Amino acid sequence: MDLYSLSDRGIQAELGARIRALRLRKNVTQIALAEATTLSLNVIKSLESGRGKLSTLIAVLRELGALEQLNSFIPELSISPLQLARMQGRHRERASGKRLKDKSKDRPEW
Amino acid sequence: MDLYSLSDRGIQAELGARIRALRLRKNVTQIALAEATTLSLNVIKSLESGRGKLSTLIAVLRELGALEQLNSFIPELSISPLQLARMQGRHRERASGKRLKDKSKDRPEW
DNA sequence: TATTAACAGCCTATTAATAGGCTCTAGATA
DNA sequence: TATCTAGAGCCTATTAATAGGCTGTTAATA
Repeated sequence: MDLYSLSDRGIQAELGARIRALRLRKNVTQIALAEATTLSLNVIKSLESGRGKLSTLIAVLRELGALEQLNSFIPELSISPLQLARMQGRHRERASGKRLKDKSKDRPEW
Repeated sequence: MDLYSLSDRGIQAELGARIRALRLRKNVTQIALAEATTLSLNVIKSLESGRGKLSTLIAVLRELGALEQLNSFIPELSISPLQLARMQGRHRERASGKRLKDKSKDRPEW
C-alpha cells in the first residue's frame, strides 16, 4: 500500500486498524489491554480509531509485544558518503539558515 | 538496539531523536518544518523531545518523506495457518471473553 | 438459537498538547 | 573570531486527549 496516497486522517485510521488487528490476533479484549497498560478503556478505543498520543501507542505496542517494529519505523540513520563529504564528517546539530548579507562590509550609498 | 530494554519514556526520547536526525539530514529548520506542516514551532520542538499526538508524527513524517516507514512499523498482518485453523478461516471482530457458567442449567440448592 | 460479554457511542471533569509569543544561548558561517 | 540565526526554554490561552461512568447493540459462544 502506498501511504502517500492516503490523507493524514486515512493513515491514522489505517494505523488504528492495524493495532486492532494485532490485538485481535492475540485474542485480547480492549478491557484487558486497558488494564495491562494502566490506560483507560476510552484511550484504547481512541487509539484503534487512530487518535491519541505517542505515549499511548508505545505502551500498547509494548503490551502486544510489537515494539521491535518501532525500529523499522524510524530507523537509526546511516549517513551517506555524500553527506559525509558535505559535512566533513561532523554531525549537524542545527540546520543551516540562509544568512543575510553582512552589511558592515557594504560600501555606503553616498 | 533492543527497545524492550528501554522505558516508555526512553523510547519516546529515542523516537524524537530519530525524527530530529531525519530533519537535520535534510538540513531543514524547525521553523521551515512547522510552516510546511502548518503546525506550530512548539509542536515540532515537543515532537523532537518525544511528546505529542499521532497526527503530529504522521504530518512530520510525510513532510520529511519518511511515510513509507509506517508500513514496516505496523505491518498488515498475515494470518498464520495455526490461527486459520482455530478461526476456521473467519476473522475475529471481537476478542473472546471467559463466559460465566450458565446458571439456568444448575440444579437448585433445595 | 438464547445468552452474555465485547464494544461503540455518549457524557462530564481533568490533564496534556497545541498555538503564539517572548528572551537567551550557542552552533554555523563569513 | 565576530556575527547571525537555529533552537531551547518559558509564558498564557485554547483545544484535544484522557479517566471514569453509563446505555444500547451484536458477535461469539454454549
